[in-house]
Amino acid sequence: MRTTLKTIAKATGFSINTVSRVLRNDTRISAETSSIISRKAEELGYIPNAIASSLRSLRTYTIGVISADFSNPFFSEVIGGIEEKAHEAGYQMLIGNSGEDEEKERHLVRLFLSRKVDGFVVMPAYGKDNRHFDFYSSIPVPYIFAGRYINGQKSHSILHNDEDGEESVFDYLLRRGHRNILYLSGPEGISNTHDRDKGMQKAYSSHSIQPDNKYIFHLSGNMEEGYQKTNQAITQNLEFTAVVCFNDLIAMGALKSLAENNLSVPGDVEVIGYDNLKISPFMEPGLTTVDVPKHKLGYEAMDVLDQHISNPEMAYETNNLTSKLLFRGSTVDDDQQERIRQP
Amino acid sequence: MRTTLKTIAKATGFSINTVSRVLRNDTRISAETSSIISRKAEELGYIPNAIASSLRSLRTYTIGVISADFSNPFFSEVIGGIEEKAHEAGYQMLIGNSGEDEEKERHLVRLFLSRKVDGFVVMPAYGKDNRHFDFYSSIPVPYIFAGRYINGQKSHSILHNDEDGEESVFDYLLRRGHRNILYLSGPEGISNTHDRDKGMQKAYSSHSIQPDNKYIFHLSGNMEEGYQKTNQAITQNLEFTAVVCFNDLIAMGALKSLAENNLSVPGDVEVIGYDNLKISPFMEPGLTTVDVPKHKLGYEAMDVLDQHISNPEMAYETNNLTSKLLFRGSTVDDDQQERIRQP
DNA sequence: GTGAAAGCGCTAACAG
DNA sequence: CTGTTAGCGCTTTCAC
Repeated sequence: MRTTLKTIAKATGFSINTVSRVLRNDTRISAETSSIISRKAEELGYIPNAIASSLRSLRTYTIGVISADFSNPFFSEVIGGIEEKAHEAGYQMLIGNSGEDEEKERHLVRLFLSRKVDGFVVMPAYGKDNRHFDFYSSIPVPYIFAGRYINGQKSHSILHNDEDGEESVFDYLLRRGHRNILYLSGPEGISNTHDRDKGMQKAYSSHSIQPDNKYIFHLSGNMEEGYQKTNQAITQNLEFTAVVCFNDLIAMGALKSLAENNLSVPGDVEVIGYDNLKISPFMEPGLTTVDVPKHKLGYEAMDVLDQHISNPEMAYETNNLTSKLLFRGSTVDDDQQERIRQP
Repeated sequence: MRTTLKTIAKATGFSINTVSRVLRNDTRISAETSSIISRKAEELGYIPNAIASSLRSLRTYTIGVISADFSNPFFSEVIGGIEEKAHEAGYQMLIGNSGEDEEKERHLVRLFLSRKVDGFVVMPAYGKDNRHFDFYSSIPVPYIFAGRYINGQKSHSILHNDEDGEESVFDYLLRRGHRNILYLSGPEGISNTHDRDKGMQKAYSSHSIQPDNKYIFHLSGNMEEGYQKTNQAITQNLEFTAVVCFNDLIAMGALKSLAENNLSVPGDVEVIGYDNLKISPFMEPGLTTVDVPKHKLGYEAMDVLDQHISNPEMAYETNNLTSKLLFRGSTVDDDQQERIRQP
């Protein structure tokens, strides 16, 4: 037989209520009673039933976390940040993977809603079905989007200045005189791609140059694609002197292709990624990239969520973290830039 | 006001019980009743309360997953496999990160137990406090360890033949004539390190050679260490012609160090890792490594757990998946070995 | 300081 | 095929 409050109450002669109070460190309990009950609870190996508690108190101290892609280390680092803050604030995480499928994402939200989570941190899937807005508008608990935004819900997001980040990348290359820049951009229908493409445009504009579409490709974001697209560009004699990648995974694929084609980096081609993953300084050469505060992104998202849970009246407000171009060996030295060599 | 079974019951004139039956697709309900109730539930936007249901049915369809290290892509891939099977079998995942801290791991188990999870999949933290055995022996739900085992609980593990894997690595190198092999092994107190070291010993024995301890180091398993230890070995003029790494992260660090020291791979030094992470084929050169079925490891662990949940009487049995040395550019061609080039 | 009573929303057991 | 009753284990409210 499992020990419950009732068991302890019977064993000590106090009421269930008193036992409950002691175990929740409620006030107005005599020190003696408290110690008797605590001891007995310990002795009987009492494990509180959080399910029963939640049913009554309407608080689960559980949040739903939905990742767009478990296999992407970017999201892993974000989740690490969410986990840290969740742990600090006393929340457990129910986690799901949408696989970049909007419908699956909404399905997971409904499932977690059934489980009465106190709120959500989601890395929303990209797509075009346009139902995210209405859907999220209708859910009865607070929610924060980490690293992306969806139209009409931007105030629910923690972001990292995609536009400025990519602008600084192109600005660097254009100032160095590059004119044929292979741009392996991200998936369409996602805020990051949209904003980074805008940053790219802006950089070209300020140099009074028109970007050439034949150098621009939209990929979904993995290493294989970076490898194949770069191979393809080389095979088709598309001349380029730099490659800008939507993320470091694509860049890793590009680097591989360039090495196999005997193009030296950064001598023949400069390569720049985005995200600054843990592996990026260890690529050969070390990858120049935009450093996105992934862990902090998750941490802040959870922090803000916690505030909204505690105070449901609080207004939502877009949060922008800063990101910054970080130079390593895949680009040529440039003394005008701040240089941070890693490792 | 939130809609509950009661709301629907009142709105349709049926009893709460009947409504409950319809919504659970219970038998013995007339088609007409069923459709009336379903329609009403839909209309009112009914969201079932899984908390209340669990309290009564003693089943949460939630499992606890504990990762030893969120930031390690090995575990991410395992979790991907757990997630896939959990999703298929209708479970949600409560997830936690022990950070390789045994006490934190047990704390998480207790927390999840409070939340009445139906079972656990854990990647146990390593350590020496020897309390894991007693602790796990006492928990009231099924549990499976993925990728590692703890003494006395081996039958609860899904493994991947660490001993054979490492033996094949050393056997390959010894057969090629290497005699000074730098071995960057894993953390002590973890089954994988223990078993792989045993495999190493076995390979040396079968070649009638005594391994030299000055070539053997135990690291905790990240890229920085691989980089530093390799640098250090070079600085200290420790002569070696091959590096064997406990995992691909260490190998990536070693590769970086070798490149910076102008040692060519595989010409001057052959390098072999362990795990076969997604990034490994994209290293420069592509990394020869032992391919561990990470996704399958997670999938199987969840599958077996599900069986134990459904049938608590079922006996536990160690499960061994196969792993296999996979050749890429970081080793010299060897026609006697099966070669699989990636990408 | 402590206890009694009610009920969170649901499912199980039994009736008919 | 449907309804009634009880109760999962806890917290809340009110009483004294």
